[in-house]
Amino acid sequence: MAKGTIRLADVARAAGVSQGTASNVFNRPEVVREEVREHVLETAKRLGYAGPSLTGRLLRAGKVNAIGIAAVEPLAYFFNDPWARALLAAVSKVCDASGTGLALVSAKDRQTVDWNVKSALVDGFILLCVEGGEKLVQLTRERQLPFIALALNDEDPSIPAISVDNVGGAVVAARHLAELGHSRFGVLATELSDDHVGPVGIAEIERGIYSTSRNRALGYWQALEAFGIRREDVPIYETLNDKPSVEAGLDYLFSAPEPPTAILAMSDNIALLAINWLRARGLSVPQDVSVIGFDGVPEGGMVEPGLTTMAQPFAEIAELAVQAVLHDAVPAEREMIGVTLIVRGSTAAPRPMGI
Amino acid sequence: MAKGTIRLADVARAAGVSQGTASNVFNRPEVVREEVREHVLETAKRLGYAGPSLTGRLLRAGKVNAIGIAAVEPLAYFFNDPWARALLAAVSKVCDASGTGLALVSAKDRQTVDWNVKSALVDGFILLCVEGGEKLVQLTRERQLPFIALALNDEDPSIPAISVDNVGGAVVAARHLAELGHSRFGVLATELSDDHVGPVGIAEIERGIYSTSRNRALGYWQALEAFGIRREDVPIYETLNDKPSVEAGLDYLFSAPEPPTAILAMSDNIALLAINWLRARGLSVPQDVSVIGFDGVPEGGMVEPGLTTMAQPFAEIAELAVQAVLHDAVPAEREMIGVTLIVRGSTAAPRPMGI
DNA sequence: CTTTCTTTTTGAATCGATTCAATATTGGGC
DNA sequence: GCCCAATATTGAATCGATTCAAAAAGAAAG
Repeated sequence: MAKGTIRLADVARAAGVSQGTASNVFNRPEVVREEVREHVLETAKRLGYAGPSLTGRLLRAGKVNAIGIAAVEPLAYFFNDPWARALLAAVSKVCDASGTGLALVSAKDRQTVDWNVKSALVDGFILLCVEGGEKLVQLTRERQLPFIALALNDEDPSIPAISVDNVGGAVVAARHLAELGHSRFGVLATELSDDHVGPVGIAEIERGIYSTSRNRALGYWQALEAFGIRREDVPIYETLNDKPSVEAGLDYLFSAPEPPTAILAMSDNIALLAINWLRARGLSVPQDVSVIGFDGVPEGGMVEPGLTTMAQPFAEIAELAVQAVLHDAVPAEREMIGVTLIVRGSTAAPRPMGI
Repeated sequence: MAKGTIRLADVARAAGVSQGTASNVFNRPEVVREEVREHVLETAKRLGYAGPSLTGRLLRAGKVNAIGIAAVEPLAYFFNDPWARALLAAVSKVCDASGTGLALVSAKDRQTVDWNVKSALVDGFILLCVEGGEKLVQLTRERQLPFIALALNDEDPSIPAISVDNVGGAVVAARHLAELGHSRFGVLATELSDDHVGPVGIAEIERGIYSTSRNRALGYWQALEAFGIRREDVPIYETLNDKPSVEAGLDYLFSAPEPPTAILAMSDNIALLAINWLRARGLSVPQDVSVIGFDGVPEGGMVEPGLTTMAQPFAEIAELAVQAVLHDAVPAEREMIGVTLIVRGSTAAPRPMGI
């Protein structure tokens, strides 16, 4: 495995041709006479030449043919988080079609992510801004490469981003449950502000720095108020999108004198955790409690009962994002993508009163 | 977003220092006097310099600080397949710790994978040889970069690889069920040879080109024969590790006059699909049928009942693989890693006869 | 045997940095 | 004021390819 240090120049010399010709053999074979070409190739093989070095080529061509996926999370996030996986699977399809590679760049602590973003060999970035989005955007800006942000919690229009219609989706989700006849709701929220978990009031929502969560809450309120349910009467619990905090949230919601018959979960991840918790408590879904999620991850369709949810069009988002980055054609205005209601088994009309 | 074409040389000139000093400002700041450093940095910022170009740096340094993960599968495989995900999550942890990036290199058709392997900017490769392994190994060899193969279906000792003890693991799996009292078994196999699905006999197993599947079958036989069960009495069905073929296999196994009370699945993926199929048929697991998997993917612990399985030590495999590739210290001999039995709820003693 | 094209091949410049031996500057001690 | 170290800075060489104008070779026509 002794890494040979054979250069194109060596091959050229050994074959008795100029370096230019040797280069052409590998890059535009049609331009060099057949017998010369064969001779050069043979010489290359004899010397154990590994083919034109990518770095040399890169230096002149300047294209890596890969896009970076960045997040302020440990690398394993990309393989474990359902939303990230669904999105990346969609991105993969687009990349496959265009022969583009995928480089995962990430790190939990900001210093490391800084270095990784600076040193990733990519033509552009797709940013997963679930957390630490501003920092990520700023770092990427410095790289001066095309990029586009997803799930950005910031409405600054100067940041190229693709967002889903969180308000509209939340309206549809809450209306779906209200139309089924529910009147006692509980909301399990994704992060609203840093370093906080627990019940949140109206003021905290309105002040929340994470616009994704804030907008989903606003959508829920808007729809429920149309059914005469006041926002003060809808308990909201802010979670960290993980098991302990979601279970704490459920403990909170179900310790109320009149526990909810419908759970509005701001992510499918939360919704799936909630369903498990409810069933472990002997509450059946959807008979005792209906649950609706948000995101539309594939797992939602594979559990029993299936998860009713607001599905993001991952394929469309991925297509837009990859094309924007690849062709440096980042949209001038923020793209806003709609979400669609998928009704499965986790929502139904509430039990008639008193039964 | 006009991509500035500012080079280090431009900054140096504008700041009135030599290129060497400018380079030092970015790479060994401690060596240049503070006021000069600040001045250079300021000039760089003023000109909109994006930092030393990676390709320039790369050309001299020759290290990319990333490893490639390659497979002959569509890119989405890395985010969808449970085994690949479990492995990659473990690899991610190791890479996180050492600040190494991860590049996903893949493609379904061989031509594309060829190009992708040739042009990936990485320091080495980890090969997921679930399919088309030989081709992948050959391509990677040509790159002359360090690499290590996982799940390799080839016993050629000249290929650096880490293998799990398939025979030993299969022995333990089958013995576990036999000790519980089972005597009627069915095997759902992973691929044995290309382009074949369906029931396979002893001869076909012994001729199978995929050594992973072959060795697991050999292990099952070995353990069962110690309990007086002859290999001819154990029906084996070769699947493609996907839902349709697994269900076809179950149809086959359970259409026998004396259907099995215990299923030996060669992957957790198969085992999980089998459990779903059985329950949909009204057969309870483990009361009616016990199921044991192989691999130890996290999903196995998250379903109800939990999946009994032979767990691969993903963390250990990942650590070995990454270190080998990163330090070009590929083991001379093939590493052989043991697997451990994890007993969960999917296996139990068979129902007493006649009940 | 020229002349005029066309096809091949050459050689030097270039991409954008890093590196290091050589040189310049600074400060301290006497 | 001089010398010696220690510290900073310079400038040219280098990494491994691609590119392209120019030169050489070959072919066809007169």
